[in-house]
Amino acid sequence: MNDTLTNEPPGNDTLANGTPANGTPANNTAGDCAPGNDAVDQILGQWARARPDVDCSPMGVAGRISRASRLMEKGIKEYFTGHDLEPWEFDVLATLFRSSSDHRLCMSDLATAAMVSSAALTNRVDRLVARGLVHREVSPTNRRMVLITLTDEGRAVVDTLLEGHVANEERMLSGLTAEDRERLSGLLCKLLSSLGDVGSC
Amino acid sequence: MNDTLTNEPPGNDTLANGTPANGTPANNTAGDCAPGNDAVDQILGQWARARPDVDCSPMGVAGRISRASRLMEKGIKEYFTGHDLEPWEFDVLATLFRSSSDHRLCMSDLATAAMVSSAALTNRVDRLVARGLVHREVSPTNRRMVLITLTDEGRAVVDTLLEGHVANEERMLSGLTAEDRERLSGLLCKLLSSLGDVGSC
DNA sequence: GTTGAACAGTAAGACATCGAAGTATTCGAG
DNA sequence: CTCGAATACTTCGATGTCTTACTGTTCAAC
Repeated sequence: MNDTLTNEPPGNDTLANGTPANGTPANNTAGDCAPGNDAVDQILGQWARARPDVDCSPMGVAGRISRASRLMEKGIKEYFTGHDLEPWEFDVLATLFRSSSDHRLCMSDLATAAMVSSAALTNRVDRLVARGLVHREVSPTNRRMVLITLTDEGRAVVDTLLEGHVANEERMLSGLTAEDRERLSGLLCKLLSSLGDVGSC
Repeated sequence: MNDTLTNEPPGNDTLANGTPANGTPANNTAGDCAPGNDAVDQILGQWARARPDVDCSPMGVAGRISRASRLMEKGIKEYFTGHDLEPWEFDVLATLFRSSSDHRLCMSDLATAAMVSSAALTNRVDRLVARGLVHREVSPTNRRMVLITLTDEGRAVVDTLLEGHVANEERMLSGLTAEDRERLSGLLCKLLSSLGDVGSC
């Protein structure tokens, strides 16, 4: 897992990083974060001492992305848990909410959106149906397909929690200025594109 | 989990995001990624249509961080799996390698570094011992403590795979210029600091 | 009709984690 | 010297999730 650069939440393991001094990974475009200020720099420092011959700077970037992701997810989880909802529940509900005007999608599309297997999605939908948040029905036009629809209650949950969720993310990002966020999004978009995530770019 | 903005690897769930047009989240400091080029922008677009009254721009940042993290982890996992090693194995081995000159740490410190419970670490060390990569021994000075040491083979594994691992990360980051990486690291460092990850800053 | 692909659900299995309880050891107070 | 608290690790039991493989339907093409 995280080669000590990253958090290690349940499930996956991780990134191994560490990076020597060159590359000045901690340089801050925004301005107020000098090298040596976060856990990643400590790890990079250890690598620099243990293997001065290897430039581990890529570990700095990878490690910070991983750590930031885990911390954000932790905060997001806390918000939803505080409202009796699991992150994955909101995820499915929100996907239905925004995907189409009638808040309806078939199992396949939902599985793709959530990036899980159909078996895993069946399990999730089972639980959402049990909670009365979504409705499951066979498609009238193609009986092989099952359409999942947001119930009034499910729609209400999204309506109720959406703003709070966004506000929570906003709070977690409050350490960055609006300009910082744009730059960060832009850089990540560039990285995602080069990694083959979706579109052209 | 990932409110469709994120990947969803085993284990955790996720981030719910989506964001309207304002905030121009896709603006790219680096320059060549316009809005609408990645999966996140698609989701933000859906939110903008479904709930034009809510500024979901924070979802853009959170979603990209999450997605980038998962894609990087996927690539890292592939590298290690290709060398008959699980990411968590390299993580523990590398932690021992760089943490001290004698490549030795106690269970508690290892658990802290890996960010898992002591029970989980016991399980991991058991398997590493079985593979002959680490050695477990009771501390001569405090018999309550168990010291984990890298065996010659374990040290060789780190030595052998470190450069390839860094090169693999380097490859995944190749879409970013050196300057982009520094900016990205700086911004993430600033974010991590504001989220309370470790140090002052 | 027959055949093969598509779709969803079920079953079985593999994992990883966590928390609580248990064991051993050490340290300090009286 | 003894007893109790604290520390360190391991074991155990409960969860929770995911994946793959298989099954049964349904549909579409020939």
